[in-house]
Amino acid sequence: MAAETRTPPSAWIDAGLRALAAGGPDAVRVEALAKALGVTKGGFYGHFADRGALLEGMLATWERMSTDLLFESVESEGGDARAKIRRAGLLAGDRLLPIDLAIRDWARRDPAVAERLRRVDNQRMDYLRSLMREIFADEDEVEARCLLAFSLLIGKHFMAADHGGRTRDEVTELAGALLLGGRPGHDG
Amino acid sequence: MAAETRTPPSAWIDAGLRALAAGGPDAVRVEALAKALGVTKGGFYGHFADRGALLEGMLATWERMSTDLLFESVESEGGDARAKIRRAGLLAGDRLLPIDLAIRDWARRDPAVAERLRRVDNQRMDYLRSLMREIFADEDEVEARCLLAFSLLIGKHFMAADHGGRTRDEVTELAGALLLGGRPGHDG
DNA sequence: CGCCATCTATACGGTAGCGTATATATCGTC
DNA sequence: GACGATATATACGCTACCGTATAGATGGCG
Repeated sequence: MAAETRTPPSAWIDAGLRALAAGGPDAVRVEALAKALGVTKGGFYGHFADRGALLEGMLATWERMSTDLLFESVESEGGDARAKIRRAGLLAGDRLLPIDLAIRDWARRDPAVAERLRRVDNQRMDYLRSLMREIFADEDEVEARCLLAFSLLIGKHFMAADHGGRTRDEVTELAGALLLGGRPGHDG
Repeated sequence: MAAETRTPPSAWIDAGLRALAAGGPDAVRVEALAKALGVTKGGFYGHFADRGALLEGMLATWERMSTDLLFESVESEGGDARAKIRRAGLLAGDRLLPIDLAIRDWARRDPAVAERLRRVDNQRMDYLRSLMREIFADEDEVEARCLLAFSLLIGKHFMAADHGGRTRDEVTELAGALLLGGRPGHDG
C-alpha cells in the first residue's frame, strides 16, 4: 500500500534532539536535519505540519524517555535509599543529559516547555523526596536536602568554577556525603 | 570635530545584553537591536567590525559588571560570614541574573564564553570560599558546602519542580540554613 | 559662512531557512 | 506487470538577516 518509510518521524525527532543538545532550539532546523539524515526536507512535511510540530514531538519524546528512565531507575538494582539517590545522580547518563540541560534553558523562554519540564521535574522530585524520607524524618529537612541534591545535579553543569585543587567529581562526592549524612563513597 | 554619537557602542551592547537575556545568543541580531534602539543598523558597523565584535564587547562588559558587582558586594554593609553569603545569594539582582543564566547555557557550546565564565565563577567561588572558611574549618567541608551553595544559587533557576506545598523561596531559606549550620532567617 | 569628520539612513547583493507545489521513485496489492 | 498510495527530490517564492556601499545629515572649527 505504500513505499517503505526510509526516514520515519522518529528519525527526524532523534536528529532534532541531537541538534537541540548540541546547539539549543535555534539549532533545530529542518534543512540541517535533512542534511544530517542524508535526505532532503521533501519528506519532512509529510510527517510534520511544520517545524513547530517537530519541536512538539521532540518534547513529547523527551518527556516519555525521561519518565521511563526514571521508572527504570526505580526498579533497577535495589540498594538502600542512599545508594539509590547516588545512582539517580547519574541522571540518565550522557545520552539524555545534554538534552536535559538544553531544555532547561529553553524552558526559561517558552512557557509550554516550562510546563513539560515541570511535569518531569516533579516526578523526579517526588521520587527523590520518597527516598529522602527514608533517611530523614523532619519534612523541612527532607525538602531542603531534596532541593540541594537536585540543584547540585543540575547546577554543576552550568558552573565553571574550580575547587581548590580538587576535581569537580571529588567535591561532588563530598557534597553528596554531606547531603546524605554518610561518609563519601559509603555505598561504592 | 564630529557629529554627536546618538547611539554609542555602549547602547548597542546594552541592547545586546537585553536580547541575550531574553532569547539567548541567537536572539542578538544587529537589525533587531537597531529596531529596538529606534535607529537603523547603519551606524552599527562604524562601532563594531561585525556581529562577533558586538558579542565580544557584550561578554567583556558582562565580565566587568560581574566582577565589579562582586567587589561591591564584598564592601557593602558588613555583617558576619553567614550574612554575607546569604546576601551574595541575591546574585546581582534581577538586572544581571537573566544575563548570567543565558551566558551559562551559552558557555556549554562556546569555549571562549566558557573561559570567561570560568574567570567570573572562580572569583565568586574564591570569595565564597573565604567566607565559608570563617564558619567551617575542614577544607573538604568548605569545598563541599561552597559547591552546594553555588549549585543552589544557579540550579534553582533551571529547575521547575514544586516543593511539597512550600514555596521555592521557603525551601531555599531552609537549604541555606542547612548549608550554613544555622537556623533559617537567623540573620534577617 | 564653509569645510570636514563623523554618524546615520537607505539601498544593495548574498546567504540561509521556512513552507508549498510538483514531479519522481518505491513498494504493496491485485 | 499495472495501479495506487506513500515517501522523497527538486524547484520555487518568501522572509530575515549579514555585511558593504553610498549618500545625506549633523555639528565643531577655522
